[in-house]
Amino acid sequence: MIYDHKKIEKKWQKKWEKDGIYKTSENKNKKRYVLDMFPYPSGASMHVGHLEGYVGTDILSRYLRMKGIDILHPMGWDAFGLPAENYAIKTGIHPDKETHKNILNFKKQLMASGLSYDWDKEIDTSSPEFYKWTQWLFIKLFEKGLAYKKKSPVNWCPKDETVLANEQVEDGKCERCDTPVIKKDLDQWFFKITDYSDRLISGLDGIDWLEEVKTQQKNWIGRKEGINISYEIDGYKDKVTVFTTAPVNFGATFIVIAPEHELISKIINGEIKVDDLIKNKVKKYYEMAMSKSDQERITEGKEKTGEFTCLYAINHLTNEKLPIWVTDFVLANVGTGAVQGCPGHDKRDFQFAKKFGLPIKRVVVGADGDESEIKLESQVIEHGKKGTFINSEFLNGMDFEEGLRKTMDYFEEKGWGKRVISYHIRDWLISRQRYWGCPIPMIYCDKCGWNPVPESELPVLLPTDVDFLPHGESPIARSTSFQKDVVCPSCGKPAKREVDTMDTYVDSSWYFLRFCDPKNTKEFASKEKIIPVNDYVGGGHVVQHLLFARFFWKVLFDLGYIDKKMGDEPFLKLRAPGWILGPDSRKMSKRWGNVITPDDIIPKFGADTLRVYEMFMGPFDIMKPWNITGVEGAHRFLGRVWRLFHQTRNPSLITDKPVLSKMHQTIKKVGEDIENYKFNTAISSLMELVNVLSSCDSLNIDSLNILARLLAPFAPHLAEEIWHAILGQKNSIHISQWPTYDEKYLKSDEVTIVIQVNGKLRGQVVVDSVQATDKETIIKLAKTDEKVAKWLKSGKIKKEIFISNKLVNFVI
RNA sequence: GGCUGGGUGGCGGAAUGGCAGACGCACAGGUCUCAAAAACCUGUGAGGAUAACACCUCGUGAGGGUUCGACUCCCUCCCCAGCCACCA
Repeated sequence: MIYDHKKIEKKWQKKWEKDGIYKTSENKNKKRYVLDMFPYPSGASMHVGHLEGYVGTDILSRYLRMKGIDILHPMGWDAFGLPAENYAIKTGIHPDKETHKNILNFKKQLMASGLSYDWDKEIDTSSPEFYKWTQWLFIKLFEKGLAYKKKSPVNWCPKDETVLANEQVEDGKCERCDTPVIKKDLDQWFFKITDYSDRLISGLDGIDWLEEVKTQQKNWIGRKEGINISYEIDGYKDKVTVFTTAPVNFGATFIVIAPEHELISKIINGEIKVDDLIKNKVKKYYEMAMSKSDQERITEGKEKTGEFTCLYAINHLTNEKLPIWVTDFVLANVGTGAVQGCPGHDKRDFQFAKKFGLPIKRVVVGADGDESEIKLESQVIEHGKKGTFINSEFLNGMDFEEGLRKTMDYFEEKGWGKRVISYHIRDWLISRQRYWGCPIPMIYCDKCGWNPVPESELPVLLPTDVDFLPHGESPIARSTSFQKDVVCPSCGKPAKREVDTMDTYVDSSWYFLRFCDPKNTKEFASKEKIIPVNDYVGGGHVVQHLLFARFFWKVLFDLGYIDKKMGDEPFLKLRAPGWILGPDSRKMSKRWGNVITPDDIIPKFGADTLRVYEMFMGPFDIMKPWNITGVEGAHRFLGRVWRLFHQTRNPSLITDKPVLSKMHQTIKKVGEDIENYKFNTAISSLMELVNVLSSCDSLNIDSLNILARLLAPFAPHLAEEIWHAILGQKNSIHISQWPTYDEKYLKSDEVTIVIQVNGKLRGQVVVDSVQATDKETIIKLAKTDEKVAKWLKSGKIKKEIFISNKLVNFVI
């Protein structure tokens, strides 16, 4: 009989769907939540790389299901987003129509791959049933004071008159028309994620994520302990406060402030009176800096620029005057937007001092002992390096780190400074001046200000009477139906709706909660049904998504919408599948013409082959190049399995002892490997087992029964077919019991003991498993081994090492 | 520049202190065939040795260390990948 994957796979996919064998049971005691990061249904077809993670979680889910554990394993669509809107601008096709066409296509591909999702739980973030609750969530945050509106600069394309997302800015230019992007101040909604900074760091300790991803989260939050130091400005009432983690104050010779700093606006608007010539120069510098994009500020940034403000601060320790300069290498949103320049001990400060002829003082000697004047950048000893203070009065002779601590103590004592913690993370800007997103459920009234739409009126539906062309504001602003009869929820007078939509990250950062209870019309999800995700699989590099999702969980947890027993973190384990590269070892891309899709593989080889190959390629989480001969190898393996089951041979009642032990070892290994995401070695051990069974003259039916079930998570269609056609079973193999192993069969009767002389392999003895643990017998045997004896002749044995069941090592 | 991974045959990889190269790919030889494909069998780290075996030496990026024993642990260095980056 020929292995006709086409017929088999179609047949079983239909049957599984009809019988609903992957439905989640509502037994909440044993539930385990296995989740893929849900996809954006783009117009481009899915490629084999997307499937890597989905197949991994599918194998895990099928395995757990067979172990009798109730699994929640759903799939849905991150359906709002820019590509569909841009497509609509180009073609006039409504994003809703295009998106749903893509969803159907994606779903078809997932089903053709034999993935065992519970499609009853399918969600779509662009459906009103879903985004009603996105709006509800917004209102909860608003009520808690965690959502607020503030003026903030956005990327702005002057030609297209539109706001651009960061991803739409390439090299400081608009991706559509190549016009340089500028910053524009707009009133925008923010979520106060910064309130949760410390908990977002500490929560990482208790969860099973890759170290790399945890570090990325920590870096993004960027917690730093330092000190804010305030300086009087000579001759003026104003003060300037700098933030530093390394107060090398005996070496401070100037202060630099960001162009956006309030001192600069005060100079420009005349609040701080300075010489007109200086004022004009500062103004010119400010305008120049503002006209540059972030991109330009960074790329040009190696060359320091700046302008002297003519103001001076007074160094508390030395009473020397510190000139205050404006420069764009100081970033307004880091620390206080002002930095003290210590050119001897910071490379950027050194470059700045060198360029503008400011004094450079050495106050620390590094490991090289060089005490000379600092003239070269290479002599700069930065914070973090080993060093000892000099030229610093009470700090002299002190270790670098300790001296900094002492300085902070001293400054706090004197009231000149205060220790602070600075974070890199900013509040989350969620306003988008775009159409294809979730409307922000807020109403503005001239008298009452911003008020949320009453819960009973949710959802605020996306209007359909809009064109999609960008005009410098949300396309929704031009809808007439959207603002019709809107009244202030507080005073009842005519009012206006917010026309911006939410960042699609908002949808995709709470969707996993909705999967717990997707059909609930009364709540976003019932408290009884919400559980954290046990296994979350997808790109680990999605730093923001993970932070936002953790933030939402913590907020809802604090508000009492999540059972305290469920804990403070939403994703208990996170694994990231590695990229699958094209056959040319480059990232799969239309540009290189190296994209492989499931449709290229499934018709010819079948979904089972595709699944087995993808999992066998290498470790789950690393980058792997596609190799078509490898696919053929996987197909050959399944063909061998097929023939093994179809071969006629003498059925035996008892299985050989060595075969039996291989069998039980494999049951153990495959199970453990699946739980540890080591699918590649699980498959290789299955291959070994198949090789062993293929060479047996007679096979007992139990062995075949076990083998079929071990294969089921990897090659679900083939296993199902064999289960019914050969093994005569009635119910699906995927709801059968996972085989158990027996400890007593794990060890084979015969054990090979390795014999080493001076750590080198010189022979081996085969003994039974009882003898293998007996030191004296083994050593006696080892010495009589002809080859070993030869090596032992040349000297006296100094030491005999015996490792039970494994080896003997003679040291001579 | 910072952080985090990683470096093992012709290739993907296995082994986390105990026989390095499991499993697969590729390649070579063979069986079947008029022939080919498919399938099956055998071999396959490098070098030496042999009529053939036996056998020996070297070998996990480089160098050093710990250990009876190191791909695995420690130190120094080199290289590659990913993420972040004028973050004070």
